[in-house]
Amino acid sequence: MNTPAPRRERLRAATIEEIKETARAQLAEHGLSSISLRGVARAMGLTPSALYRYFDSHDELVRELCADAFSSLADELEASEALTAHEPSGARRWLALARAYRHWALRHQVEYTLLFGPRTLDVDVKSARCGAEMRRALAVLFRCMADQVACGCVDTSHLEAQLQPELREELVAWGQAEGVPISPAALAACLSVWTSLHGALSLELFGHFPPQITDFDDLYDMQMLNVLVRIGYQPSIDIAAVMAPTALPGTDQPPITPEHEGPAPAA
Amino acid sequence: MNTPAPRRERLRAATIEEIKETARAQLAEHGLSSISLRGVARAMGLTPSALYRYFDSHDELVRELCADAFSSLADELEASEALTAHEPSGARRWLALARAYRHWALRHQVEYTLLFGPRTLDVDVKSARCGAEMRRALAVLFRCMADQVACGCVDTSHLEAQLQPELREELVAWGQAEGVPISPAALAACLSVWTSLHGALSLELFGHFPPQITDFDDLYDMQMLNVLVRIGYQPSIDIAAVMAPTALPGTDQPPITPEHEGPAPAA
DNA sequence: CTCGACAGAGAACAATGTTCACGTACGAGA
DNA sequence: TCTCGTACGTGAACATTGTTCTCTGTCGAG
Repeated sequence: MNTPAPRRERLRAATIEEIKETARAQLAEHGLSSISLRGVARAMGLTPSALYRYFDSHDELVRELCADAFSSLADELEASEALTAHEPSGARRWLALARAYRHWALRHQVEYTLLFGPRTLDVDVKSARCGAEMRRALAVLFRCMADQVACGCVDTSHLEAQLQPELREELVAWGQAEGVPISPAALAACLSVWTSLHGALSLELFGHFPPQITDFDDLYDMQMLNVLVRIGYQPSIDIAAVMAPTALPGTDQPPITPEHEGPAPAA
Repeated sequence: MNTPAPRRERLRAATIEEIKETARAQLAEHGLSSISLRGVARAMGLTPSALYRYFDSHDELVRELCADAFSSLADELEASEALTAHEPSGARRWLALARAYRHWALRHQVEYTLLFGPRTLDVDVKSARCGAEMRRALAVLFRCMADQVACGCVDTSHLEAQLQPELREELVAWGQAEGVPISPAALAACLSVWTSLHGALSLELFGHFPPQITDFDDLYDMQMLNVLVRIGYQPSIDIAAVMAPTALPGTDQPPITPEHEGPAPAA
């Protein structure tokens, strides 16, 4: 009796989920640009037109996948945040977070290009939900930085001095819009960090690094720790000790193979 | 008589150029993913099949465009290098180069996503020429860094200390393959710098920055100077003075509008 | 002047997203 | 229990894409 109307709606939700699941499989197999509606329909034993009962268009399906992917990334980051909440070393907390980010990206390569590749469709909007989930993911990164600043680990005074007035104002506006109690300099630091992180991942995932370089793990760790120092991390970092995997829960998983099953972007 | 056979070949070359030109126009107008062979043929008053006399496939046309774009980028960077050869301040030389990079990217947004977006086709190979032109572009960046190290402006000793042995070896191998007389630590510095540069541009161009931020010029300059410091730039940098546009030839052009004509990737 | 290579036309095939008109089965209200 | 509307799904169709044939001119070299 608790499902008076829902009965039908449940089936509908299940179908929607199956469609997205199938689309994700297609995506993982034939790479981006092969999320063909007809392909999905074929794999599900449906007629192409049937899918239009659930998604207004091909683009909307992609948007939905995008939002799911962002949500999954945010979950992963929040999980890492929770796992390392008691870790005293700020550098370690940050490294764990950065690793979690990369870990997700490696397990969801195609989704990553979907999220951070060129904005092919609808440019900015992308179904409010998409933006919301993205901000949720970024918020974890911001909290991490804000904590470091708050506890005195990171000194952003030199960044503060460098800020041009206009940019400073925009950062303030952004902070207010986001509702984060964080100084503009700290926000600039966040952007720097995010920029490096995204640059490293995007070069690695899109295959732009020279073929001789294969030890991306160390390169990534090194860059992520260096950027932390760059934004004003004060304690000296014993690279080897911090990079040692033992004390970083959630990041010493088995070697990452770009298999593409698993729980996937579960809500 | 200097054109015994060439007569025909000249026409052929002209046609090829016209095809690429038309494709570039399509690209600039309807964004990526709309380099349709049929569209190009239509715009040229040709039959689709006629294009196959000049390009084996749609992908090959795109590859050719890619190589041209890389070549154009490399030209721009080399031009900046030449223009600032006599500039004494290393920071200024670097900033000019970074600005030239961004300047090109802003004027060739779609090409940029073609170059640095997800490797959609043929993954790595992409017609030797493509890789060669890319390395030519990167080489300018390397020379800039190598110069700074050579003249003692940049001290990479702390990077050297951080290098894990495996990574160090790979960097050495890469340097040898590239034929650049540059230490592994300096190469790591190059990678860091390139990572930040690419991260910043890719976030900006693909529209991932929050809408409140619009002053990308200052943000970019700031990040590019900071990353220089991070890799070990020793002289103190007077941000305001270095960022002043007057002394940076080739970068104080009129405001950049993403118009998309101009000489384009002339060979 | 003749022949061959090349440029281009035009039809055709497979595959895509999308729409429309048509059935059909399920669940809610009588 | 019966009926009816709504949502689901089919099948055919259209426009578009890349790609491959076969055929026909036309230009240049011998």
